[in-house]
Amino acid sequence: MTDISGSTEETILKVAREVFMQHGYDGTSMQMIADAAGINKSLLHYYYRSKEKLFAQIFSHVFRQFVPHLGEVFLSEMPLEQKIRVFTERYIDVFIQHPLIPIFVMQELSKNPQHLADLIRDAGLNPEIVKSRLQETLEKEDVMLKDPRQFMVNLLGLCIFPFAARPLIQRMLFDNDEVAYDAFLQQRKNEVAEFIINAIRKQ
Amino acid sequence: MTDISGSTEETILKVAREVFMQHGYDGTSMQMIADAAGINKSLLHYYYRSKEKLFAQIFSHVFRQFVPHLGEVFLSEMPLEQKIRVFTERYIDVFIQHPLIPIFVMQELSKNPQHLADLIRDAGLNPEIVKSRLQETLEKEDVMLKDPRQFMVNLLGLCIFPFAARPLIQRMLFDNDEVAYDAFLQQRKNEVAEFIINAIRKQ
DNA sequence: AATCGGTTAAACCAAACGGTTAAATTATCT
DNA sequence: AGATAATTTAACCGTTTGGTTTAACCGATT
Repeated sequence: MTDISGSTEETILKVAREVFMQHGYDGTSMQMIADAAGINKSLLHYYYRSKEKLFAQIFSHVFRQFVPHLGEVFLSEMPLEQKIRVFTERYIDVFIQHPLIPIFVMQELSKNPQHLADLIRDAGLNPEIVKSRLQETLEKEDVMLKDPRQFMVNLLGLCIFPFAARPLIQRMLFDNDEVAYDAFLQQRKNEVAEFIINAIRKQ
Repeated sequence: MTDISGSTEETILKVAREVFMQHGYDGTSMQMIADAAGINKSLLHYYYRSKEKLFAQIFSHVFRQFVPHLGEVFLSEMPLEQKIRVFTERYIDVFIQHPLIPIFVMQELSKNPQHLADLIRDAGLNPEIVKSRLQETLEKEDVMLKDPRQFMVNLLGLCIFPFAARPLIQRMLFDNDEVAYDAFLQQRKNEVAEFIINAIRKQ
């Protein structure tokens, strides 16, 4: 038994989440999950009828864990600079606590983008509204970068990439020193915000 | 037969590369590759003794295809601004031509980072030298950003992220319009360079 | 005509896969 | 005590996996 607290049903969900995130859908077998949870394979099907159903539930939950921040921050009434600072701080913190999310989500979405529309809707995010509100802001504050989509991709890329490419970057630039890389990620919460604010400031 | 030009041995390599990149190691079976190449499964083992060996060869080749650019540009004698412009242009072009590389490499490296040191060495890249040379440049040109590692991650993230997260971004910000997203990627070759140059300019 | 490498077909292997079933056991609650 | 739910055990299903083997076939070379 990996976990004694919480019901078995929840334990399965928690353990399956870890296994799926580390090995992906294809790389995970029901037996692996059962072993990791210290239970029998039959019990997995007893609670969640199939591998696909179990995975769908987990993926949807992971998705909801990081998508909504986008709307929350950029629909608020802060000035642009503050939005940038708050967002990078919050977003990078989410990934520091759940470092496997980026690569997991991108990996599975690239193989299986069909249900993406549903996932976004279920996460309670309306990209159109966020986009148009962001565009207003960019025009009102008279910054360098006018295209809200380029802005968004820059912001997300700077936050997410160091987690998705961690093995490569950590080896190439940090001599595989995990502690140093963790510190580097902490630094980035300020670094990214300042970088973006500088980049879009007119002069 | 998918391809009539070139030897069967090369055809296998080419086809296997596509299949592996699209479905990942775990998501690919030898039968899938044989079918895609229009040959018999036995022939795969005739040329490449095992799935692992075939994959290793392909992965190493893909790796060599995008890593060396880093050194080539940043060890050259251009001024920093030009390095940034040349690099973003070249790097984004590589991924426009091979859009599956980023997610494929990050996915497989996250599951299997053991041989990464060998891969980097075989690609003929010495990260230490690149890093120290870049640091000199950043100091000499007196820019805002002094840490070559933050600079590198920013640069790579801005170039690579829109390819790795394409399904998500395309759906969220482009209403799933592929043509529009392709145009967006072309735009980024300039956009990213100007963004970075602005961000590190002192004022 | 004989040889040789490339190629196919088909059968086969042991192992693992997702999934099901039935029965027994244990724990929980009324 | 009896009923109900959770859990285990183990066997089983059909399918697929990576991989091997054997025999035959084909086209070109010698």
